[in-house]
Amino acid sequence: MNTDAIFANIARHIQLTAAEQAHFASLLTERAVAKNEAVLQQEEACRYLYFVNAGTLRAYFLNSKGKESTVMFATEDWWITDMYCFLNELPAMVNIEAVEKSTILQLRKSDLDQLYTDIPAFNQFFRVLMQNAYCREQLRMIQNLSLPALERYENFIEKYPQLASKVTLKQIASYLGITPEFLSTLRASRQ
Amino acid sequence: MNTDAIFANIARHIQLTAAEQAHFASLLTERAVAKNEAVLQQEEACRYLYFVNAGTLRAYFLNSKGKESTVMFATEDWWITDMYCFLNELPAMVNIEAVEKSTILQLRKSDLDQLYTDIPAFNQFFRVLMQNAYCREQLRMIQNLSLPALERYENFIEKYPQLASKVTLKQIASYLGITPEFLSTLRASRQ
DNA sequence: CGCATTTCTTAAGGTACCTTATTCTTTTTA
DNA sequence: TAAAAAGAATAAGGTACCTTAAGAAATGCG
Repeated sequence: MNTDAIFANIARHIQLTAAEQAHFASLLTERAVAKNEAVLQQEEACRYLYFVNAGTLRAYFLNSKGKESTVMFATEDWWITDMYCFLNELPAMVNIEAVEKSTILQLRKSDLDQLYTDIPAFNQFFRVLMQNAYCREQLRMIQNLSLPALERYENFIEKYPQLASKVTLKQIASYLGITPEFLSTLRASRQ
Repeated sequence: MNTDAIFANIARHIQLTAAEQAHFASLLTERAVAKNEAVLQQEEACRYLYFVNAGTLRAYFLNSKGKESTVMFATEDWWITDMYCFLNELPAMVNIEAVEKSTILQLRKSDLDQLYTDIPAFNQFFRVLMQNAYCREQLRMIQNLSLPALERYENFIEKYPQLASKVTLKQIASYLGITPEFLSTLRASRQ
Protein backbone atom coordinates (compact mmCIF):
# COMPACT_ATOMS: atom_id res chain seq x y z
CA MET A 1 0.00 0.00 0.00
CA ASN A 2 1.43 3.37 -1.06
CA THR A 3 0.79 5.99 1.62
CA ASP A 4 3.29 8.61 0.42
CA ALA A 5 0.68 10.84 -1.21
CA ILE A 6 -1.80 10.74 1.67
CA PHE A 7 0.87 11.59 4.26
CA ALA A 8 2.20 14.40 2.11
CA ASN A 9 -1.38 15.64 1.86
CA ILE A 10 -1.85 15.52 5.64
CA ALA A 11 1.57 17.05 6.34
CA ARG A 12 0.48 20.18 4.50
CA HIS A 13 -1.69 21.01 7.52
CA ILE A 14 -0.74 18.99 10.60
CA GLN A 15 2.31 17.18 11.99
CA LEU A 16 2.02 13.52 13.00
CA THR A 17 4.49 11.45 15.00
CA ALA A 18 5.75 8.18 13.52
CA ALA A 19 3.43 6.28 15.88
CA GLU A 20 0.45 8.36 14.83
CA GLN A 21 1.30 7.81 11.17
CA ALA A 22 1.51 4.06 11.74
CA HIS A 23 -1.82 4.07 13.54
CA PHE A 24 -3.51 6.09 10.80
CA ALA A 25 -2.03 3.88 8.07
CA SER A 26 -3.40 0.79 9.83
CA LEU A 27 -6.94 2.16 9.33
CA LEU A 28 -6.59 2.52 5.56
CA THR A 29 -7.44 -0.06 2.92
CA GLU A 30 -6.11 0.16 -0.60
CA ARG A 31 -8.46 -0.52 -3.48
CA ALA A 32 -7.78 -0.79 -7.20
CA VAL A 33 -10.63 0.34 -9.43
CA ALA A 34 -10.96 -0.36 -13.15
CA LYS A 35 -12.12 2.28 -15.61
CA ASN A 36 -15.91 2.77 -15.31
CA GLU A 37 -16.05 0.57 -12.20
CA ALA A 38 -18.33 1.80 -9.40
CA VAL A 39 -16.72 2.73 -6.08
CA LEU A 40 -20.06 3.63 -4.48
CA GLN A 41 -23.60 3.23 -5.76
CA GLN A 42 -26.74 5.21 -5.06
CA GLU A 43 -28.88 3.64 -2.26
CA GLU A 44 -25.94 1.60 -0.97
CA ALA A 45 -24.51 2.34 2.53
CA CYS A 46 -21.82 5.03 2.33
CA ARG A 47 -19.29 3.83 4.88
CA TYR A 48 -16.02 5.21 3.53
CA LEU A 49 -14.12 8.38 2.87
CA TYR A 50 -11.86 7.96 -0.16
CA PHE A 51 -8.45 9.42 -1.01
CA VAL A 52 -7.35 9.19 -4.64
CA ASN A 53 -3.81 7.80 -4.88
CA ALA A 54 -3.82 7.55 -8.67
CA GLY A 55 -6.39 8.05 -11.39
CA THR A 56 -9.65 10.01 -11.37
CA LEU A 57 -13.09 9.48 -9.84
CA ARG A 58 -16.41 11.16 -10.58
CA ALA A 59 -19.43 11.55 -8.30
CA TYR A 60 -22.76 11.97 -10.04
CA PHE A 61 -26.43 12.12 -9.17
CA LEU A 62 -29.04 10.31 -11.25
CA ASN A 63 -32.46 11.95 -11.02
CA SER A 64 -35.84 10.25 -11.41
CA LYS A 65 -35.80 10.92 -15.18
CA GLY A 66 -32.39 9.31 -15.60
CA LYS A 67 -30.53 12.59 -16.05
CA GLU A 68 -26.94 12.57 -14.75
CA SER A 69 -25.55 15.55 -12.82
CA THR A 70 -21.86 15.49 -11.97
CA VAL A 71 -21.42 16.57 -8.36
CA MET A 72 -17.62 16.53 -8.33
CA PHE A 73 -14.49 15.09 -9.87
CA ALA A 74 -11.53 13.87 -7.80
CA THR A 75 -8.12 13.29 -9.26
CA GLU A 76 -4.76 12.40 -7.61
CA ASP A 77 -4.44 13.86 -4.10
CA TRP A 78 -8.16 14.62 -3.67
CA TRP A 79 -10.57 13.36 -1.03
CA ILE A 80 -14.04 12.30 -2.10
CA THR A 81 -17.23 10.69 -0.79
CA ASP A 82 -20.94 11.40 -0.59
CA MET A 83 -20.20 13.64 2.39
CA TYR A 84 -23.77 14.20 3.58
CA CYS A 85 -24.62 10.50 3.56
CA PHE A 86 -21.21 9.50 4.94
CA LEU A 87 -21.49 11.85 7.92
CA ASN A 88 -25.11 10.97 8.65
CA GLU A 89 -24.74 7.25 7.91
CA LEU A 90 -27.45 7.34 5.26
CA PRO A 91 -27.75 5.40 1.98
CA ALA A 92 -25.71 7.13 -0.72
CA MET A 93 -27.44 9.72 -2.92
CA VAL A 94 -24.69 9.75 -5.53
CA ASN A 95 -22.72 7.25 -7.55
CA ILE A 96 -18.93 7.38 -7.52
CA GLU A 97 -17.13 5.79 -10.46
CA ALA A 98 -13.61 5.65 -11.82
CA VAL A 99 -13.20 7.81 -14.92
CA GLU A 100 -9.91 5.98 -15.57
CA LYS A 101 -7.99 3.11 -13.92
CA SER A 102 -7.46 4.30 -10.34
CA THR A 103 -6.07 3.38 -6.96
CA ILE A 104 -7.74 4.71 -3.84
CA LEU A 105 -7.32 4.49 -0.08
CA GLN A 106 -10.47 4.16 2.00
CA LEU A 107 -11.17 5.09 5.61
CA ARG A 108 -14.22 3.85 7.54
CA LYS A 109 -16.57 6.34 9.20
CA SER A 110 -16.24 4.58 12.58
CA ASP A 111 -12.43 4.71 12.35
CA LEU A 112 -12.50 8.40 11.47
CA ASP A 113 -14.75 9.13 14.47
CA GLN A 114 -12.36 7.29 16.75
CA LEU A 115 -9.42 9.11 15.16
CA TYR A 116 -10.75 12.49 16.29
CA THR A 117 -10.49 11.22 19.87
CA ASP A 118 -7.16 9.40 19.53
CA ILE A 119 -5.37 12.08 17.50
CA PRO A 120 -7.16 15.42 18.03
CA ALA A 121 -5.01 17.12 15.36
CA PHE A 122 -7.22 15.39 12.80
CA ASN A 123 -9.98 17.78 13.81
CA GLN A 124 -7.81 20.58 12.50
CA PHE A 125 -6.93 18.67 9.35
CA PHE A 126 -10.51 17.88 8.44
CA ARG A 127 -11.62 21.35 9.42
CA VAL A 128 -9.32 22.75 6.76
CA LEU A 129 -10.43 20.11 4.27
CA MET A 130 -14.09 20.94 4.87
CA GLN A 131 -13.39 24.70 4.70
CA ASN A 132 -11.80 24.26 1.30
CA ALA A 133 -14.58 21.99 0.06
CA TYR A 134 -17.22 24.46 1.23
CA CYS A 135 -15.49 27.43 -0.39
CA ARG A 136 -15.04 25.55 -3.68
CA GLU A 137 -18.70 24.61 -3.72
CA GLN A 138 -19.75 28.17 -2.90
CA LEU A 139 -17.62 29.65 -5.68
CA ARG A 140 -19.10 27.11 -8.09
CA MET A 141 -22.62 28.06 -6.95
CA ILE A 142 -21.92 31.77 -7.50
CA GLN A 143 -20.67 31.02 -11.00
CA ASN A 144 -23.61 28.77 -11.83
CA LEU A 145 -26.04 31.45 -10.70
CA SER A 146 -24.35 34.43 -12.33
CA LEU A 147 -22.53 33.29 -15.49
CA PRO A 148 -23.76 31.92 -18.84
CA ALA A 149 -22.72 28.40 -19.87
CA LEU A 150 -19.84 29.40 -22.16
CA GLU A 151 -18.06 31.33 -19.43
CA ARG A 152 -18.59 28.49 -16.96
CA TYR A 153 -17.00 26.11 -19.45
CA GLU A 154 -14.02 28.40 -20.05
CA ASN A 155 -13.51 28.86 -16.31
CA PHE A 156 -13.64 25.11 -15.81
CA ILE A 157 -10.93 24.28 -18.35
CA GLU A 158 -8.80 27.12 -17.03
CA LYS A 159 -9.19 26.05 -13.38
CA TYR A 160 -8.87 22.28 -13.94
CA PRO A 161 -6.82 21.82 -17.14
CA GLN A 162 -5.46 18.38 -16.21
CA LEU A 163 -8.95 17.18 -15.30
CA ALA A 164 -10.44 18.58 -18.51
CA SER A 165 -8.05 16.43 -20.51
CA LYS A 166 -9.04 13.22 -18.69
CA VAL A 167 -12.82 13.38 -18.61
CA THR A 168 -15.27 13.41 -21.51
CA LEU A 169 -17.11 16.48 -22.75
CA LYS A 170 -20.33 14.74 -21.78
CA GLN A 171 -19.09 14.57 -18.17
CA ILE A 172 -17.97 18.21 -18.22
CA ALA A 173 -21.38 19.22 -19.60
CA SER A 174 -23.13 17.39 -16.77
CA TYR A 175 -20.85 19.17 -14.26
CA LEU A 176 -21.73 22.54 -15.81
CA GLY A 177 -25.45 21.75 -15.88
CA ILE A 178 -25.91 21.71 -19.67
CA THR A 179 -26.36 19.02 -22.35
CA PRO A 180 -23.34 17.68 -24.27
CA GLU A 181 -24.94 18.85 -27.55
CA PHE A 182 -25.16 22.40 -26.27
CA LEU A 183 -21.58 22.31 -24.99
CA SER A 184 -20.56 21.19 -28.46
CA THR A 185 -22.21 24.18 -30.10
CA LEU A 186 -20.64 26.49 -27.50
CA ARG A 187 -17.19 25.12 -28.29
CA ALA A 188 -17.81 25.54 -32.02
CA SER A 189 -18.92 29.14 -31.44
CA ARG A 190 -15.51 30.16 -30.01
CA GLN A 191 -14.19 30.98 -33.56
CA MET B 1 -24.15 41.79 24.86
CA ASN B 2 -26.33 38.69 24.71
CA THR B 3 -24.24 35.55 24.32
CA ASP B 4 -26.88 32.98 25.29
CA ALA B 5 -27.62 31.90 21.73
CA ILE B 6 -24.00 31.61 20.63
CA PHE B 7 -23.03 29.52 23.68
CA ALA B 8 -26.05 27.28 23.21
CA ASN B 9 -24.98 26.89 19.58
CA ILE B 10 -21.43 25.96 20.58
CA ALA B 11 -22.56 23.65 23.37
CA ARG B 12 -24.32 21.50 20.81
CA HIS B 13 -20.90 20.24 19.74
CA ILE B 14 -18.20 21.00 22.31
CA GLN B 15 -17.94 21.66 26.05
CA LEU B 16 -16.22 24.82 27.25
CA THR B 17 -15.09 25.65 30.79
CA ALA B 18 -16.30 28.90 32.36
CA ALA B 19 -12.85 30.41 31.77
CA GLU B 20 -12.90 29.38 28.12
CA GLN B 21 -16.39 30.83 27.72
CA ALA B 22 -15.25 34.11 29.25
CA HIS B 23 -12.22 34.23 26.96
CA PHE B 24 -14.30 33.51 23.88
CA ALA B 25 -16.91 36.11 24.85
CA SER B 26 -14.16 38.71 25.21
CA LEU B 27 -13.34 38.28 21.50
CA LEU B 28 -16.89 39.03 20.35
CA THR B 29 -18.35 42.39 19.41
CA GLU B 30 -22.06 43.00 19.23
CA ARG B 31 -23.43 44.99 16.32
CA ALA B 32 -26.95 46.22 15.64
CA VAL B 33 -27.90 46.42 11.98
CA ALA B 34 -30.89 48.28 10.55
CA LYS B 35 -33.10 46.80 7.85
CA ASN B 36 -31.27 46.97 4.48
CA GLU B 37 -28.05 48.10 6.15
CA ALA B 38 -24.83 46.56 4.78
CA VAL B 39 -22.78 44.37 7.12
CA LEU B 40 -20.11 43.70 4.50
CA GLN B 41 -19.62 45.16 1.04
CA GLN B 42 -18.03 43.71 -2.08
CA GLU B 43 -14.32 44.73 -2.46
CA GLU B 44 -14.07 45.68 1.23
CA ALA B 45 -11.76 43.63 3.51
CA CYS B 46 -13.61 40.64 4.98
CA ARG B 47 -12.25 40.51 8.52
CA TYR B 48 -15.12 38.99 10.48
CA LEU B 49 -17.14 35.86 10.94
CA TYR B 50 -20.72 36.73 11.96
CA PHE B 51 -23.21 34.95 14.20
CA VAL B 52 -26.84 36.07 13.92
CA ASN B 53 -28.31 36.74 17.35
CA ALA B 54 -31.59 38.14 16.05
CA GLY B 55 -32.97 38.99 12.65
CA THR B 56 -31.94 37.80 9.19
CA LEU B 57 -28.99 38.51 6.88
CA ARG B 58 -28.55 37.81 3.18
CA ALA B 59 -25.29 37.35 1.24
CA TYR B 60 -25.47 38.15 -2.46
CA PHE B 61 -23.14 38.46 -5.40
CA LEU B 62 -23.48 41.30 -7.92
CA ASN B 63 -22.11 40.37 -11.34
CA SER B 64 -20.67 42.75 -13.94
CA LYS B 65 -24.12 43.26 -15.48
CA GLY B 66 -25.67 44.22 -12.14
CA LYS B 67 -27.51 40.94 -11.67
CA GLU B 68 -27.92 39.86 -8.04
CA SER B 69 -27.42 36.22 -7.01
CA THR B 70 -28.25 35.29 -3.43
CA VAL B 71 -25.46 33.09 -2.06
CA MET B 72 -27.08 32.38 1.30
CA PHE B 73 -29.50 33.57 3.93
CA ALA B 74 -28.72 33.49 7.65
CA THR B 75 -31.38 33.80 10.31
CA GLU B 76 -31.22 33.47 14.12
CA ASP B 77 -28.55 30.99 15.25
CA TRP B 78 -26.70 30.86 11.90
CA TRP B 79 -23.09 31.72 11.13
CA ILE B 80 -22.31 33.70 8.00
CA THR B 81 -19.48 35.43 6.18
CA ASP B 82 -17.82 35.44 2.76
CA MET B 83 -15.96 32.29 3.82
CA TYR B 84 -13.50 32.12 0.94
CA CYS B 85 -12.41 35.73 1.32
CA PHE B 86 -12.48 35.59 5.12
CA LEU B 87 -10.18 32.54 5.25
CA ASN B 88 -7.81 33.84 2.59
CA GLU B 89 -7.89 37.46 3.78
CA LEU B 90 -9.06 38.72 0.41
CA PRO B 91 -11.44 41.57 -0.46
CA ALA B 92 -15.05 40.39 -0.18
CA MET B 93 -16.74 38.98 -3.29
CA VAL B 94 -20.21 39.21 -1.82
CA ASN B 95 -22.38 41.77 -0.06
CA ILE B 96 -24.01 40.90 3.23
CA GLU B 97 -27.07 42.93 4.23
CA ALA B 98 -29.75 42.79 6.87
CA VAL B 99 -33.09 41.65 5.45
CA GLU B 100 -34.72 42.91 8.67
CA LYS B 101 -33.52 44.67 11.82
CA SER B 102 -30.83 42.38 13.22
CA THR B 103 -28.28 41.94 15.97
CA ILE B 104 -25.08 40.08 15.22
CA LEU B 105 -21.92 39.05 17.04
CA GLN B 106 -18.66 39.34 15.12
CA LEU B 107 -15.36 37.51 15.55
CA ARG B 108 -12.10 38.67 13.93
CA LYS B 109 -10.11 36.31 11.70
CA SER B 110 -6.93 36.87 13.76
CA ASP B 111 -8.80 36.07 16.99
CA LEU B 112 -10.26 32.91 15.50
CA ASP B 113 -6.81 31.75 14.38
CA GLN B 114 -5.48 32.31 17.89
CA LEU B 115 -8.50 30.54 19.35
CA TYR B 116 -7.59 27.30 17.55
CA THR B 117 -4.30 27.33 19.46
CA ASP B 118 -5.68 28.48 22.81
CA ILE B 119 -8.78 26.25 22.85
CA PRO B 120 -8.19 23.33 20.45
CA ALA B 121 -11.78 22.14 20.85
CA PHE B 122 -12.74 24.95 18.50
CA ASN B 123 -11.13 22.95 15.70
CA GLN B 124 -13.78 20.33 16.29
CA PHE B 125 -16.55 22.88 16.50
CA PHE B 126 -15.66 24.60 13.25
CA ARG B 127 -14.99 21.27 11.57
CA VAL B 128 -18.61 20.32 12.22
CA LEU B 129 -19.80 23.77 11.13
CA MET B 130 -17.85 23.53 7.87
CA GLN B 131 -19.04 19.97 7.29
CA ASN B 132 -22.63 21.08 7.59
CA ALA B 133 -22.09 24.11 5.37
CA TYR B 134 -20.39 21.98 2.72
CA CYS B 135 -23.16 19.37 2.75
CA ARG B 136 -25.87 22.01 2.51
CA GLU B 137 -24.14 23.63 -0.44
CA GLN B 138 -23.67 20.27 -2.14
CA LEU B 139 -27.33 19.33 -1.72
CA ARG B 140 -28.30 22.71 -3.14
CA MET B 141 -25.98 22.18 -6.10
CA ILE B 142 -27.48 18.76 -6.82
CA GLN B 143 -30.97 20.27 -6.77
CA ASN B 144 -29.98 23.20 -8.97
CA LEU B 145 -28.46 20.84 -11.52
CA SER B 146 -31.21 18.24 -11.51
CA LEU B 147 -34.54 19.91 -10.73
CA PRO B 148 -36.69 22.45 -12.61
CA ALA B 149 -37.34 25.84 -11.01
CA LEU B 150 -40.80 25.05 -9.60
CA GLU B 151 -39.55 22.05 -7.65
CA ARG B 152 -36.59 24.04 -6.35
CA TYR B 153 -39.02 26.71 -5.12
CA GLU B 154 -41.28 24.18 -3.43
CA ASN B 155 -38.30 22.50 -1.77
CA PHE B 156 -37.07 25.88 -0.55
CA ILE B 157 -40.31 26.88 1.16
CA GLU B 158 -40.62 23.41 2.65
CA LYS B 159 -37.03 23.37 3.97
CA TYR B 160 -36.93 26.99 5.20
CA PRO B 161 -40.54 28.00 5.96
CA GLN B 162 -39.65 30.65 8.55
CA LEU B 163 -37.09 32.18 6.19
CA ALA B 164 -39.53 32.15 3.27
CA SER B 165 -41.91 34.30 5.30
CA LYS B 166 -39.25 36.93 6.07
CA VAL B 167 -37.57 37.51 2.74
CA THR B 168 -39.09 38.85 -0.49
CA LEU B 169 -39.97 36.72 -3.50
CA LYS B 170 -37.37 38.67 -5.45
CA GLN B 171 -34.71 37.49 -2.98
CA ILE B 172 -35.95 33.90 -3.12
CA ALA B 173 -35.90 34.04 -6.93
CA SER B 174 -32.28 35.23 -6.90
CA TYR B 175 -31.42 32.36 -4.50
CA LEU B 176 -33.07 29.88 -6.87
CA GLY B 177 -31.38 31.38 -9.93
CA ILE B 178 -34.50 32.64 -11.69
CA THR B 179 -36.14 36.05 -12.24
CA PRO B 180 -38.87 37.28 -9.88
CA GLU B 181 -41.28 37.52 -12.85
CA PHE B 182 -40.76 33.88 -13.67
CA LEU B 183 -41.17 32.85 -10.02
CA SER B 184 -44.44 34.76 -10.03
CA THR B 185 -45.75 32.78 -13.02
CA LEU B 186 -44.59 29.54 -11.40
CA ARG B 187 -46.52 30.40 -8.23
CA ALA B 188 -49.61 31.26 -10.26
CA SER B 189 -49.34 27.95 -12.13
CA ARG B 190 -49.77 25.91 -8.93
CA GLN B 191 -53.61 25.89 -9.33
C1' DC C 1 -54.55 58.55 7.53
C1' DG C 2 -52.84 59.25 2.72
C1' DC C 3 -49.09 59.54 -0.45
C1' DA C 4 -44.79 57.37 -2.11
C1' DT C 5 -42.28 53.43 -2.65
C1' DT C 6 -41.53 48.83 -3.06
C1' DT C 7 -43.30 44.31 -4.09
C1' DC C 8 -45.86 41.29 -6.79
C1' DT C 9 -48.46 39.93 -10.84
C1' DT C 10 -49.57 39.60 -15.66
C1' DA C 11 -48.53 39.42 -20.43
C1' DA C 12 -46.06 39.60 -24.95
C1' DG C 13 -42.08 38.81 -27.43
C1' DG C 14 -37.28 36.99 -27.25
C1' DT C 15 -33.26 33.91 -26.26
C1' DA C 16 -30.52 30.32 -24.03
C1' DC C 17 -30.61 25.97 -23.78
C1' DC C 18 -33.00 21.23 -24.66
C1' DT C 19 -34.65 17.20 -27.51
C1' DT C 20 -34.24 14.24 -31.12
C1' DA C 21 -31.92 12.54 -34.94
C1' DT C 22 -28.06 11.90 -38.11
C1' DT C 23 -23.31 11.76 -39.27
C1' DC C 24 -18.52 11.74 -38.24
C1' DT C 25 -14.62 10.60 -35.22
C1' DT C 26 -12.28 8.28 -31.71
C1' DT C 27 -11.65 4.54 -28.62
C1' DT C 28 -12.29 -0.16 -27.21
C1' DT C 29 -12.08 -4.83 -27.83
C1' DA C 30 -12.14 -9.29 -30.16
C1' DT D 1 -6.67 -4.69 -37.61
C1' DA D 2 -11.46 -4.71 -38.31
C1' DA D 3 -15.77 -4.43 -36.20
C1' DA D 4 -18.26 -2.48 -32.46
C1' DA D 5 -19.06 0.89 -29.23
C1' DA D 6 -18.65 5.29 -27.38
C1' DG D 7 -17.79 10.17 -27.92
C1' DA D 8 -18.39 14.36 -30.39
C1' DA D 9 -20.32 17.54 -33.90
C1' DT D 10 -24.13 19.44 -36.49
C1' DA D 11 -28.81 20.81 -37.31
C1' DA D 12 -33.90 21.53 -36.85
C1' DG D 13 -37.64 22.22 -34.00
C1' DG D 14 -39.23 22.90 -29.15
C1' DT D 15 -39.51 24.72 -24.33
C1' DA D 16 -38.00 26.79 -19.98
C1' DC D 17 -36.87 30.79 -18.63
C1' DC D 18 -35.68 35.97 -19.63
C1' DT D 19 -36.67 40.90 -20.89
C1' DT D 20 -39.45 44.68 -20.96
C1' DA D 21 -43.36 47.06 -19.63
C1' DA D 22 -47.49 48.08 -17.29
C1' DG D 23 -50.83 47.66 -13.63
C1' DA D 24 -52.31 45.93 -8.90
C1' DA D 25 -51.28 45.10 -4.20
C1' DA D 26 -48.75 45.68 -0.14
C1' DT D 27 -45.66 48.29 2.74
C1' DG D 28 -43.32 52.31 4.63
C1' DC D 29 -43.42 56.92 6.11
C1' DG D 30 -44.63 61.91 6.84
